[in-house]
Amino acid sequence: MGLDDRKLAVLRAIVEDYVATQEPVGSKALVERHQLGVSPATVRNDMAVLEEEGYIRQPHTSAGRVPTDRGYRLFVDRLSRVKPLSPAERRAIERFLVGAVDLDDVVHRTVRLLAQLTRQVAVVQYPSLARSSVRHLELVPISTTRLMLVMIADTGRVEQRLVELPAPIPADHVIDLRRLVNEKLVGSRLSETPPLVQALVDESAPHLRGAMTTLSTVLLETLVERHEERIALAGTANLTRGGLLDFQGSLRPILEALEEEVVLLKLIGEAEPSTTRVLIGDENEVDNLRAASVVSTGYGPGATIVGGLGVLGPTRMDYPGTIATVRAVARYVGELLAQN
Amino acid sequence: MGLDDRKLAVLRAIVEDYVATQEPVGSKALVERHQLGVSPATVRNDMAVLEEEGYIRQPHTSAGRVPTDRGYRLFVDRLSRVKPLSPAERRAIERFLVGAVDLDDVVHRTVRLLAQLTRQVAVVQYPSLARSSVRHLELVPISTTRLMLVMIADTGRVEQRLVELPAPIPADHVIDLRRLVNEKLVGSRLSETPPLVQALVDESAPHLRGAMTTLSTVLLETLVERHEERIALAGTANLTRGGLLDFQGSLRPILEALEEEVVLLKLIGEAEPSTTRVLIGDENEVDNLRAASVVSTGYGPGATIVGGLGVLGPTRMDYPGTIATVRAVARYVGELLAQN
DNA sequence: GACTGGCACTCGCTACAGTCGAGTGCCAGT
DNA sequence: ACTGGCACTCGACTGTAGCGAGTGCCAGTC
Repeated sequence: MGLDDRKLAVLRAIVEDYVATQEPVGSKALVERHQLGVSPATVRNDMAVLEEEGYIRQPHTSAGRVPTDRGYRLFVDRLSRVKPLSPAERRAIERFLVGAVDLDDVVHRTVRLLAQLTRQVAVVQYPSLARSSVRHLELVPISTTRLMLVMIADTGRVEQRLVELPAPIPADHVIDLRRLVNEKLVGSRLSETPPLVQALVDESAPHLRGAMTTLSTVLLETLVERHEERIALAGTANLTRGGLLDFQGSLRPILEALEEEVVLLKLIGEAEPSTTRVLIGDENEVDNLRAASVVSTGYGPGATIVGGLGVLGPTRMDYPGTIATVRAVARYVGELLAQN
Repeated sequence: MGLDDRKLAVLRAIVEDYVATQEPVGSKALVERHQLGVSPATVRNDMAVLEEEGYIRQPHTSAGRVPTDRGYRLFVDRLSRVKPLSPAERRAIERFLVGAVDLDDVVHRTVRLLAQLTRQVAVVQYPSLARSSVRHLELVPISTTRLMLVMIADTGRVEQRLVELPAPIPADHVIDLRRLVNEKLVGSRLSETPPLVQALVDESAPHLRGAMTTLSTVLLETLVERHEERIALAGTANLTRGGLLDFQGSLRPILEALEEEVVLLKLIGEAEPSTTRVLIGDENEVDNLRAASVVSTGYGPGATIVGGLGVLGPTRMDYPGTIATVRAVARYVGELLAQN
């Protein structure tokens, strides 16, 4: 049960070497590359204990040891410090993100940057509508029975949706509608809109009642229920690094999982303030991702969180480096959003 | 040089069998499964000719034959009829696309549908801005020095962009601006806007001149120069079907190519009216895709083309089926767009 | 002249045996 | 508590052999 300091050092060494070389590491190689101050035989005894406790395992007899998910967990929790970023990385981040012109642009650049720096699959959630508030609503007449509803959120997100009216509507009524919805909804958080929208319908003048009813339906559908979350993905080619050793030979399940927005949201969308979450292999609830690890965190202007971002890679990943990069990128993006 | 009918029949049989089994096909198996009316020895002679002409090849001595890119080309051009869709497929298409509520929604559903039906990687280009015209421009004040420019195109696309003004601007000036740009630009094709935008600047009243100048820059940048094209992708997991035999063992180059929007646009963006384009292996200009084939076509309401869509898969693909599906989906999407 | 049956040949695939060596577990000794 | 030594395991690699699918070629037939 009790793991003394040296056993922990051995575990750390195993993790570091395995991550670096991708090959099972043996006792002899270990004492050669790390200053453990003991002989291979001693290390072997320690390894036997570590294996018994489930932190490492042998792929087969007469091979070296490989960390288990549990071993990585211990490593991440107690044996590693977050690596400071190299100046080159800092510069890369800044260079990459200045000049972004658009929310789309920011998200796009961010996800590419993350993929490039970590050399893994990067995922960035657009600022969540649930955490945004309404800045402006615009109604653009397309025909007499059709309006385009455009919502601009304070996070920069813009959503649009076609509204099919039950009856033709004159231009000045559209203006009335626009004024009403803006008066009532601007400034409110989207998660709180449903009662406000209901009130709008109830209070609206008879000549607007019909249009307002359909409008409200669309509003609720688009902004609250529907695919309110958007996600950007990049770096899937990085899955093929490390040959076919990672992911036990098949990318299939991983690629499948990455196509499901719901899954991605689960991975990075449940960010808590200023925490970096690390999910290692089995800890992952999605079966298809049992062979992968996810490092994710929240981002947003200032201290508030408006969305999540992170990377996905093999359990055999450089956790300290990845965690540092993910955090740094999230911080920069937050600053960028704060400026707008 | 001259390939008589039987030799062509042999080639067709080889392609069909190889596509179905994924294994090099030999002379004996061939006569067993197809009614060629001749003996294996004769077929062998034919195969020797076909090989000499470069239509098939042997992976190694004492293996069966496999079609070359040139062989597939001949097959597609002269030896195959487009398969009619099964009723089930027809129904799937209809079921999948009704209920789409939004351009985003349409594109999203389409790309998934294509991926599912063809079991390959699907690519759908959003209606090209270059082929759209302006339906409405909206200017929403964000602060005194910031406007959100929202452009709605007749194809349903909505683009937005932040405009950073050189000096604070009063609310009624924004209204003037909005009126001016709409008067001038609504109805014009985006590819023709640059001179119109320039005229706007030249003709604008002095008090609007400054704002109009920056606005025009942004307009041109966003709508004409910048990433005006958008693309949706789905079904990357399908690349892993057929083990690692397709794509000569490495998905890497394919996945890399799929991350480049420019590449994807080249693949499906150069659609010509009512043509289905088939690019087989080597014919592809993108080096990374030399082991893949692309089937693409244009789509749009009525006879006009507003964008492209298609699929990418191994050269060893079911061309007749894929071509049929791609065409059918494009036609349905066109009808859907025509309704809006 | 076109097709066919027969035959020798090629060569990848699989199975099997043997060797090597990395790495281990255990134990007696300090 | 640590160490050196030793026997043991087992995967990786090598070489050999047999099998069989598939071919190319040739002589023979219609």
